[in-house]
Amino acid sequence: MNVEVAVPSILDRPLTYLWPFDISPKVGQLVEVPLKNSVTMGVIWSLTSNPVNSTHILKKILNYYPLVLPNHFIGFLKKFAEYTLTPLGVLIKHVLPKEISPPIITSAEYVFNVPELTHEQCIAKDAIVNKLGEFHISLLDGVTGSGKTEIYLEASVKAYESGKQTLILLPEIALTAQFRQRFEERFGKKPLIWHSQITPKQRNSIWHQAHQGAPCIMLGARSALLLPFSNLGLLVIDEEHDPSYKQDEVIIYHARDMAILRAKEEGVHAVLVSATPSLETIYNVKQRKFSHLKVNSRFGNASLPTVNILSMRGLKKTQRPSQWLHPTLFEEIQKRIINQEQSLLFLNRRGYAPLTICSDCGFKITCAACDVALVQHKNQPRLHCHYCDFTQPIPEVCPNCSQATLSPCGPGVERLSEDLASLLPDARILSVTSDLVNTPKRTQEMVDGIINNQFDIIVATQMLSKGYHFPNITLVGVVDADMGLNGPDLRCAERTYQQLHQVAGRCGREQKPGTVYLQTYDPDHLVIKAVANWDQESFVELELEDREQHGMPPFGRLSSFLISGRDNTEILSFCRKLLHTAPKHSDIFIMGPVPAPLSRLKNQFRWRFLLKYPKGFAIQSFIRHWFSQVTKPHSIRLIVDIDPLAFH
DNA sequence: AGCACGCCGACT
DNA sequence: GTCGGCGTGCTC
Repeated sequence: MNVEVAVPSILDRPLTYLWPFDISPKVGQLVEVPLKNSVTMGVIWSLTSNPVNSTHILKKILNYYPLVLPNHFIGFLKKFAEYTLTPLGVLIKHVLPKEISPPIITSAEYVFNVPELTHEQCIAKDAIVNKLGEFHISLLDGVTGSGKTEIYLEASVKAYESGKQTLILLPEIALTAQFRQRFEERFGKKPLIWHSQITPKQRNSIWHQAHQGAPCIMLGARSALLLPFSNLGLLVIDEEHDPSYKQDEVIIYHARDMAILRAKEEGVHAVLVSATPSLETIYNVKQRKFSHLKVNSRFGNASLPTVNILSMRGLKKTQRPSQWLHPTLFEEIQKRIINQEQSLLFLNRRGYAPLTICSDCGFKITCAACDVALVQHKNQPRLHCHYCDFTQPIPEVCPNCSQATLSPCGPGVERLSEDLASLLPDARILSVTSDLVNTPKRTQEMVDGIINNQFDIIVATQMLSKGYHFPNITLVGVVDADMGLNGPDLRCAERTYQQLHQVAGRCGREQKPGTVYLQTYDPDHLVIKAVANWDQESFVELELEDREQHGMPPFGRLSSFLISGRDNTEILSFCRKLLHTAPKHSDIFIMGPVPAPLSRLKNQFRWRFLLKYPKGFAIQSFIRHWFSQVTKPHSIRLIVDIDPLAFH
């Protein structure tokens, strides 16, 4: 008999092979098949084989494993590939294990150190547990520090006790030592962990544990969604609003959306967790598709920090202690030093200065391969491209006019630290950026140093805005709260709101109350005011209204194409061909081609299309039909992104 | 004639 | 993705 086998390649369909064995094949069974001139693992995709060209000689399946992927998992993969337009073979490549190991069923033995939950926490936990065995989606929503983690950990204990597996998805940044420690304190055992950097041995072991189905609680980055759990009982997506859930390489998908899809296929409860939920999720709550579990009070009655707006508008240079600091923020930092408390300053710019300009002729030093300015670093004195990693020494004279008039423009973390060091020579200042803190060891040193009060001032990029708990930080200053408000991106207001809200939650987490200062040139901006008033609701209302008016998500839908290649003329003529062959449909609005905001990257020119259409429109078949009419030159790359988050 | 290189299409 | 087939064009 013939069977259809999904193989790891770029094919978007399974291939037909001969099943030469006496026993019957099963859908989901792993097999070894010849492909081209080698042997590869594959998955039996279906038994009803398509009619094959009779001149074609089918190859035989070489071997089969006693290992069958669960039906609901196969169903999930089919829908995943169909929705995201990922070629089946590419998806399968990320699903197959590297090797098949003998059974290693190890039921995790946890020691439960049961925490005291507040009444409010108990209600939320029970609401999750009551719907463990069915498809349901809940939003678990509450301010930072309200103990949301305790709630879902407790719910996963209940799932474990009823013999089920729990997968807790975390944004990559949150898989830090602090979260693991918390887990270990709670369960007396290291958690099972899955992310892109675990060893091949661990990878294989976790894969098989997921498949064998012994009850467990697993922490994973977004790619854990492609593990073959056979006994899933609960799916948690912590920090569901976090943009790092969107993978935009190779397989382009949003882990939150695919988690919901998986929960539906498997009939399990998915819990989305966030203090600042995405507008998509809030909208689904309003539509009553998701139920809403809200915890209002901060744990231990810690109060929310006071958030103050500092207008930089019209503030003269002579009034500023440093070019980048408001006098009030500087005074507050000094007070904290006297009180032996810590200050945390956020500036989302690595390096010393984001720009190097000739003050005589205006020449700006840019990357030779990308359409961006080179960033000046002083730690290792070089100019650095943050997109392609190109570096060069800082030139002595302007490459354009040969005058010695090059000057750094704007602040980075290094420069702000330097300024503070000269203003406060006795203060102990720590800079935290991905250039300086880039190994687990350095991360641990950084965390320990802050917790042990070895620093008075911490100047950090966004990398410190999530997942950390520093008890002695009582002051947070956002140096440039407007950054990110003027991006080319429909979600920049939403993202800025979420980031500022999360950043504000970094202080006042224990007895000492926290204070936050936002430096801004736009003190009346809706987002800035909403953050200052902890007024999420009015921000959400106004932003939703705006999205609805323009038919934008979560009301309408978007998809985007990114077309890139070495030859700009060739790309443009291909784009025109695409535009002219677009199927006509009154529901779809096609924008483009336009140069991408980052119009050249690593010597590749980049153009974009944006498609807008109503919810429920079958965009996948529309795109498939469209692309079948055009042949793409080999030298051009075309990437389709269904529901894009970013537009660079 | 013999071979290197790059483009293109197929993979059951 | 990866491999092989084939056309182009260069060298011996």
